[in-house]
Amino acid sequence: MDVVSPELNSLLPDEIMDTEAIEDVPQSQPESTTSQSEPSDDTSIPMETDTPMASENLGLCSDATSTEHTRALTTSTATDSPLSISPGSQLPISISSTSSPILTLKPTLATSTATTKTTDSVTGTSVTTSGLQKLTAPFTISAANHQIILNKVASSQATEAAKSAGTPPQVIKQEGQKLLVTAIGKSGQPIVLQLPHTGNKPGISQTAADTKSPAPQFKVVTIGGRSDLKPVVGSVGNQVTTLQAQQLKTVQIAKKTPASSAAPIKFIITKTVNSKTLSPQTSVPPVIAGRVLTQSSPVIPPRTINLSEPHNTSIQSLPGKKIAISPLKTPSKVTVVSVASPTSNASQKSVALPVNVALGQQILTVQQSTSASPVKVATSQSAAQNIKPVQSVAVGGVGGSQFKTIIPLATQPNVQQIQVPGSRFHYVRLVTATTASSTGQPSGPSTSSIQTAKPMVVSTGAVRMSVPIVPPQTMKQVAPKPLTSAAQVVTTTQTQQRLIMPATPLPQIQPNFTNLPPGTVLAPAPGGGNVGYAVVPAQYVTQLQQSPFVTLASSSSFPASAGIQTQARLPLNGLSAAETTSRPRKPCNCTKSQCLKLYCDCFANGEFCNNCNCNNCFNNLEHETERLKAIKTCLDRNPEAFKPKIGKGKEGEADRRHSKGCNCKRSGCLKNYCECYEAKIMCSSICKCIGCKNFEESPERKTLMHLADAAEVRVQQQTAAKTKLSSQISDLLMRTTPVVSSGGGRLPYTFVTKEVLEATCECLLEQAKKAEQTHQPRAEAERMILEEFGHCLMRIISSAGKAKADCASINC
DNA sequence: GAGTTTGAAACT
DNA sequence: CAGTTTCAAACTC
Repeated sequence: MDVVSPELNSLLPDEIMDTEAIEDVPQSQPESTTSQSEPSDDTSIPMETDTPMASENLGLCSDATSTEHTRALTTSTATDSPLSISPGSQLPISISSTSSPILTLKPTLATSTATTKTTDSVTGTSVTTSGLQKLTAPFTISAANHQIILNKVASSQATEAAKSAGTPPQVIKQEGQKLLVTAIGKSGQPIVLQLPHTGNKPGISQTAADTKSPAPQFKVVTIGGRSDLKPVVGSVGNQVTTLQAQQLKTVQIAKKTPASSAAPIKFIITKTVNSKTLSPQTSVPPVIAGRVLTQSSPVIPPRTINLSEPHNTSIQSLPGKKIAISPLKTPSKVTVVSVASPTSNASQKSVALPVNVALGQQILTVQQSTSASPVKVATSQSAAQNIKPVQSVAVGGVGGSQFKTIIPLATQPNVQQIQVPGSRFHYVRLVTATTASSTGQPSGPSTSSIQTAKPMVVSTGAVRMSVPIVPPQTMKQVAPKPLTSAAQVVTTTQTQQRLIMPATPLPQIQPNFTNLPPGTVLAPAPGGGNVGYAVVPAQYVTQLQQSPFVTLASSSSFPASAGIQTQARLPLNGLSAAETTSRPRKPCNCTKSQCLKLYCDCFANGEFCNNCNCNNCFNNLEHETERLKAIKTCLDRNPEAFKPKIGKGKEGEADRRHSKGCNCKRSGCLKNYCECYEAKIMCSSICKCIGCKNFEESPERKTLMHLADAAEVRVQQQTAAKTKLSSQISDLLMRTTPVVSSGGGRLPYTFVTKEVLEATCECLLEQAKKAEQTHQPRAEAERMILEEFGHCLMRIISSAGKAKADCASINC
């Protein structure tokens, strides 16, 4: 079964946690394409943002008073009811906390016949649709005309803005769009609500994308607390949510709440927008990006909130899944790779696949829960259509469980990179497995795809980041390394699928997401043994992305592959990727640090040791636990330990400078001991060096530069000379290569024997003597010699040709 | 290649 | 935060 459709995954990174988009989206035109700012430098990215809980456009209304207002909204029929959530499976929405926000969803569709039942409950609002899920969160969802009104009662922990003034209830109009609402609350149970695409309605402006493609648009709203964020598991019937790949605009409204405290509420609203436009991004400090990967067929009756299941998709295996989330040392690429979870009878079971991105916890989580009980889910027709050729990645699981990740081979790969500016980490989004995926065959024609990278905003608890998604074309292949360490296999016996980021707090890496060290295996979320996180070096990811078909691991363990640890070519010390790519990193020689301290360049650069000369190296996947610990230690000591020391200049390399400055005392900053000099930058005011000569006007520096340039020129010349000589030799060998063939072939060089050469030289000398005796001028003498040389050559050639002819005749 | 120098990282 | 130690790379011979 498909846990997540490729399209959905592709969309996942987009605009996650875009809270600003909420405000920017006009109510009249919710699907209006608000251009999202391109990923910018880390400097430009607000590191921390307190997002108001409620935005006007979203109609999120946070009430300052933390009254627990509980309302249960129940939709009776799965088919016709606007809310098609089947009651059979009830998912408590964790939104309900001490401060329980009220979320009101009002589908305003006039044609909706479904009965919406709202009940006040002390415990919290529960929304039951189609018998699938029960939303226990204190919010009300009323569907009318595709409008969802989220009324949230501001929790005590709501953002300051929310606290300061209760925001009026905000209405989200999902005209002609599908609305996905995911609530993740204290209980860690996300709620996914999908409003089926109702088709064009009068008065509803359709986006260009809508007109072009029937693909429904979605808005995904995720509500949940970061700390308590947990995958929806469950008891609830399997719900496969596939996200319409085309256009998502994700708006996240999150509250930054203490992990320990209850009632963390975050809203992530993903809104479909024009596929090629980027929506403005707003990030809320606690970054929890939840996405419901839900795709519903256009056929589905309007006003229905569906937990859709992609048909034809079955997860074949993979109870446990290990996901390698690999950090990239380059400026922050994060790719979330979702691993499909195995489900039996996937086709008949609904799978709830909440996708959670908890940046605050530095984890992206894609979860899929499956239940034995078949759940009837509105199957999105488009989902099946969107199924594309996939790549399968098998990730080793514990207990013999196997994970397989299907990565679409199509232009819209399920593996995407997320770049976090200023961060070296690289995350991979794993693709969920589909039935066809196991075979690598697309179950159906793919109708929609996002082929172009889209910037993504990832906001962590303290950081908001624009995360550009690397276009599929740039994806590289990952050579999987054997995952033998327990840390890597975050095992789980269950069939859940979770990838991206852990919803639960990860103590291992508390520093903000951007500081996440390269290469880290994230431990499974507490309580949930099914989830595994692994942060691996960026090169893994890049390689993986290039790989058409990658098997990360099989049932028990990854096959040991020698080339797994290929070092990433990442920007180092401010150098561009191209620069670093051109020159391979030097192998380290660590002996005592186990390559788990910043002494080790590999470790410091977020790379696994590969082809190094180190002893007792722990900087590899086999020692991921230790490595993770070391990373944490380093980050505790210096949260920016893994950030590039050389910051980007504003206008080119001239402005590059060392982040901390050097402390040289004896080298004059003119040797590679000096980090500034090594990075080919001049010392700055922040340097504390003594006797610095590494400044612009320094004569010593200029001299060194000239010498260095001269040396470089010499090296280049030598290289060129060698190349030329080599080619000449090669050419000569080619010409003299004996060729015995009938007609037209080269003459055998064997005719140029020593005797022939001696004879030729004698002839030439004789000619020279003759010229000397006759007192010929020098020019004439040279001419005579050359002429004689020509005669000699002619005779040699003649003899060789004659011999060749004889040979050929004999052979015949 | 061995030994020395150097400065960042780690430690106290 | 400052001083000291540790460490591995850079450098010298």
